[in-house]
Amino acid sequence: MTEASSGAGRVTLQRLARELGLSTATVSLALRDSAVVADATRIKVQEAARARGYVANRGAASLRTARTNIVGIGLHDIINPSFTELLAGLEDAFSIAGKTVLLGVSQEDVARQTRTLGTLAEYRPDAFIVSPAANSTVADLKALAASGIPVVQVTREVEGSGFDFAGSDDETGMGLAVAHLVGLGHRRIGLIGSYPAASTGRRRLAGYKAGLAAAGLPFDPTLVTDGPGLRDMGRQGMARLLALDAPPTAAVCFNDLTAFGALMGLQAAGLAAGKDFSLVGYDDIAEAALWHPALTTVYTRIPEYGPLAAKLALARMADPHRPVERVVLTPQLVIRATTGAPRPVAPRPV
Amino acid sequence: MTEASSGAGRVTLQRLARELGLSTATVSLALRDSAVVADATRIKVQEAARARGYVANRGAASLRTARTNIVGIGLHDIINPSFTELLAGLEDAFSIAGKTVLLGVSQEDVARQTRTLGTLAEYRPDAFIVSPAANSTVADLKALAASGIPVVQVTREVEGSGFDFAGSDDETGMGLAVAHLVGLGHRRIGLIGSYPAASTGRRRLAGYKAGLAAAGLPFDPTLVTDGPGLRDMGRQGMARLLALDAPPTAAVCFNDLTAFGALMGLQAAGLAAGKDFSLVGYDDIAEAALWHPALTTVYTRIPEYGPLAAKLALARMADPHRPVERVVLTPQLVIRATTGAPRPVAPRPV
DNA sequence: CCTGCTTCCTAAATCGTTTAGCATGACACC
DNA sequence: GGTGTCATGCTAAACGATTTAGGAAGCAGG
Repeated sequence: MTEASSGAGRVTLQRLARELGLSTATVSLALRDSAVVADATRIKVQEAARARGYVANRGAASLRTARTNIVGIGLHDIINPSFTELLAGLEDAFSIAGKTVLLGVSQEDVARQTRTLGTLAEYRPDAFIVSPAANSTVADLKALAASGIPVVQVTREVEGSGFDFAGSDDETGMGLAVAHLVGLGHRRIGLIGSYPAASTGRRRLAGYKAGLAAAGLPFDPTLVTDGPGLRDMGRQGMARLLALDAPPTAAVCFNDLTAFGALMGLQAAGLAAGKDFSLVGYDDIAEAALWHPALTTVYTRIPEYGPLAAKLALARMADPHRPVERVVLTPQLVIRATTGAPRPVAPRPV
Repeated sequence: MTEASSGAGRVTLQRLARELGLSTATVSLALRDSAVVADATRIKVQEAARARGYVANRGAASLRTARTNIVGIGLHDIINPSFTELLAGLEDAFSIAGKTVLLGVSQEDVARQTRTLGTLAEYRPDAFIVSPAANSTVADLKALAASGIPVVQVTREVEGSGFDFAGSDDETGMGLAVAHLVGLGHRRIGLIGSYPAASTGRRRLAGYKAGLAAAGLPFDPTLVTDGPGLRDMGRQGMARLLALDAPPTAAVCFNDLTAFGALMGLQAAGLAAGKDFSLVGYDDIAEAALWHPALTTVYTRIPEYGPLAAKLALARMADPHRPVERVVLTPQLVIRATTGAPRPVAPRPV
């Protein structure tokens, strides 16, 4: 009257050992190809294991070895294609290294992040990969630090946390975008999606300011719109910029999603991107190249993050005492069709 | 000279108990708010736990309780936005139910899927959510079935596997798309992205055929292009259709990603979607509405899948003997700008 | 003083592995 | 035959929690 699989309960190492007339030690060693067990025995054990459908219980093994082969990944969001790509890269890289991913999503909510990371910690991952929720502080990550488990921050970082970091040089990237627009002749350049709640947002804002300064242009706060990097926000931000008395002739965006929204805003105002108004995105997700018109944007080399962060994590697992490492990739400007020289006279919507 | 956190090693239940002068039994019960322990004791224990930074070891607990609160999620892909959305929905729903997600991605590779699911199984998840890789057979999932762990298939299914299933009525959905095109006056309608390796592909093909038959139109295999649902494939498929002696005037696509590629193919041929050629996507991912021109597509109600699959899984955990349940959502046609009446004369590219 | 009942807590078994250290037997060597 | 060396496999103690059966203490009632 038992559930699936004949016999009572699951097949464990002990049962296997009893049935084979061996000790659990020998069976355990045999299954892991230890050289200390005779070939004949090893083969016999492995065959029996396969035949009986033995599946090791890693929880039990981890209890003994203090290694779970789990990596806890805590992301602030996975819907944005750039973070999906990050997650996919991480999963792939860790999978190759024999680690399995335990996933937690904070949805930009610090309280939820605390809860989620706490839960992940209970599974004793060998390492954490974290992209902190907006407004996270060092204190919010203190519990992680106290756990003694290696932590690698990816994309975003909490300054002063003292963890390894893999990300992109946001300041330089945004500087490239602004310089490109300046080179085309633009003098009033907006920023859609200032997002100081995240380190990426702060640095992109800094890059924007630096870019203006390098061109001798003044920083005008009214040309900056706030909000997280979502489509809606891009659209609203663009609407606000266009409604100004002296609207900008171009804008850089916090990310590509924002840019897509901004493009809709342009379209709604009857303006053509690349002609009436120039727009630069950020990230270079797959859709950017396919969009119509194709989006000029800054490539942050997202596909490299996953493997990179995984490498950092594996290195720290191997040597917890190695110096903190920060890998900052240099982004690249990708010029497509949404940027061009400004119209002689600044456009005003009717 | 020890690592972080004072004292030797981590703080365990036993240590906590010793320091408090209590037994581990009492501490364990107190931490879980058992009514059997005095209020004063309970509070004292919980405060001490917090103060000492105690983090329960779920691996150890699971060993005893045979419950891990882990859900193994094996997806064939997570890059496609529709599956990202699925994953996000699953994570959210399970997180609310107190379950944590252990992730595995097969990348459409059956061998990799076998490996991945095998690894996930070693962590003894309370349930599996699976979207099987293309060409998976019942045999490929037999190991899962034998494990005695509840399995819920989502989106795709392996016929005859006998697992619960949450998905969309693909046949009806594709029928809607074809009927819409027929209603606009189209008589030669292609299918870009026949994908018989997956149940979704087979059913969408069936729906395509049924739609044609319902309109009294013949099925012409040359109007069908093969391949997985990726952008490149859509572009190539469209190129092939347009190169035919008698090209179709419209086409349905396996999914939105394919449709985006197909739109590029149209553009490359100098044709305007919705005017020179009508195109219908499938899924209705966020980009579909924002694309230019906005994509007519079939909404498969993806956001509902995650919570739905989670519900099925939780129900089966609660009662492993309940009858197998298949929930099939009815999709909806979303008419936007890529479809219209056919041109009097079939277009030919130069 | 005994019995019976609460209330609060403990001892000990248990889950399924890993691993340090020891036992055994075979064989060779002197 | 005593001794040393190997190869092989076993014993037993962890790992860190949960849980069941039961014990000690206090108190009431006879």
